[in-house]
Amino acid sequence: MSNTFFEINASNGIPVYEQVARQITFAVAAGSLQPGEMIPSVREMARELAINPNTVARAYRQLQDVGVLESVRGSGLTIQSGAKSRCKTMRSRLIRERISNVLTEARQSQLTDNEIMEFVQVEMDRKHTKRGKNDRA
Amino acid sequence: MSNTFFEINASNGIPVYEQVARQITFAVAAGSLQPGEMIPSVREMARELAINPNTVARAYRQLQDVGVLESVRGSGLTIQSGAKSRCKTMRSRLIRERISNVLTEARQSQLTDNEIMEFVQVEMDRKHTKRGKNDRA
Amino acid sequence: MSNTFFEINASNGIPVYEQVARQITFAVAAGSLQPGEMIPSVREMARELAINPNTVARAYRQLQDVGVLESVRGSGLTIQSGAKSRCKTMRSRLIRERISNVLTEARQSQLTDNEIMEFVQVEMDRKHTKRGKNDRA
Amino acid sequence: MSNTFFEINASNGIPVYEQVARQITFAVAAGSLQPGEMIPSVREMARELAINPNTVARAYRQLQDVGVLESVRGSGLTIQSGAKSRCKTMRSRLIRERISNVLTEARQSQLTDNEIMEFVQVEMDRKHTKRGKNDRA
DNA sequence: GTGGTCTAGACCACC
DNA sequence: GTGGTCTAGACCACG
Repeated sequence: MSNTFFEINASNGIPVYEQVARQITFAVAAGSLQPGEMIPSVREMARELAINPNTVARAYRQLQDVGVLESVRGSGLTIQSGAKSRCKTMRSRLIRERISNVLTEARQSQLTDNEIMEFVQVEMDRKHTKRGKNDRA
Repeated sequence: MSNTFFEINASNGIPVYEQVARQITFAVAAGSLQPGEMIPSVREMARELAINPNTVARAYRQLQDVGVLESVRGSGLTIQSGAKSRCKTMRSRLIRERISNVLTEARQSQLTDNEIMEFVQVEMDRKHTKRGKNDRA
Repeated sequence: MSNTFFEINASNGIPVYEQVARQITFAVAAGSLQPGEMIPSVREMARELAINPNTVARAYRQLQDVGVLESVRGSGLTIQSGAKSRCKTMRSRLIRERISNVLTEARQSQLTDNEIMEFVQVEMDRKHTKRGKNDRA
Repeated sequence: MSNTFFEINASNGIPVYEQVARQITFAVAAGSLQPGEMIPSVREMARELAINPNTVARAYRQLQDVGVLESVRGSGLTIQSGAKSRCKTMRSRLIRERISNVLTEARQSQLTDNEIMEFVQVEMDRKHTKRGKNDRA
């Protein structure tokens, strides 16, 4: 597995362990990680991402709780068999939730729908051309 | 001044003082609060929102730091003269930043642009009909 | 009496009543205000400076306490007879005290004596040419 | 790091949190604190200075706002990489501002330039011999 | 009455 | 362990 789908941002307000958990979820949903496959050990992942092993462990634990990962005695953690569809559902829910929140605040700020959609279009286009940086959520 | 523009949500992760600061910024940007006008005293605002005066004070202090509010010794706080345009700029920046972050994560999750825009449209429409509630981000 | 020696700065951290008291003291020390002379009434002074009468009253009261002003029954306040020398002493003390404080902080910041004296010279010269504005102390 | 550069004076009118912030700024400017280095934790600093942790936290927060400190999640606060030059600029500005204010008042008091410079020299010399204490500004 | 500062103590999330 | 937030209450200076 390449870790191309990981972009840990230590200063954007979102807990690191949650970023890890989410991105693994997304990777499973997208098929980059296949059910049955093993994921890197806690300490390996920690080393790659240059973060604290406890943080990785916490993300893995959370993913076990929601049925994405499964521990295989003595060997490590694997993607659960039914995980893909579950991850797709979670992905939709997570993304829609965030979209909803942002739109709520945007309308609350008394921007018009047109102005909001304009912003969405502009940002969408920008991401096609250059790699955007993301700060605080 | 009516306090219709305030919706403090104690459990959405965003610090209360920041919610207060943001919504005042938005109100100034939208013209609901006019430059020169005085804003409710720390104690009064705290009473209305049922939060601690220190929390309000912190929001007000932050708004002074960025040049939105101005302290008038012994009398209270007023909206600075040039605040409106500054608030509009800040509003755009804040909202666009959030939009950008969400879109970044959405694309990173390997949803297609069409799927993302579909979500945006759906959520946008939902907000036209019913008052959406937002939980955690 | 012309009020040319007054420059109330509402936003420099120094209490307004103290600015008033100090500047009257300085005016007496410099001879702009003569012993025996009456000073403007509280409300007149307040009107001229566009500040609260209570603030002026407080400054006057303080000046009575230190023996600069003297109340004349039914007519107002006058400069006490021995006030001039006393004001000169106070002036020296006040100014030296402030100079001392600034130099203390400057040396504490680990600027060299040369750098500090350089700053002093530059600022001194600037005040010869243009009218300098003073912000926070 | 030794805390030799700290002298909190609870009764000189300057807020304690600002004294803390300033002296840290000066220490960074002077190189006593190096970029990348961690500064004592809020609680530790509070203990050393015998003040409330919240007061220290406020100073640290302010230093984050101006880009001197940087928060490292769960571990502490470090001096930002570009902080040194920024602190030097701030130091010059702060000191010059104070010098300017004092000179403005001194000239306004109608002392001659010679008298003022005399005071400066005297105070400067005094600080070479004995440790001067400063009371109220 | 106003804002500003400081203290004290609790709770939380993160590492 | 760390910082961050929030509450509560006191005191002060100013008008």
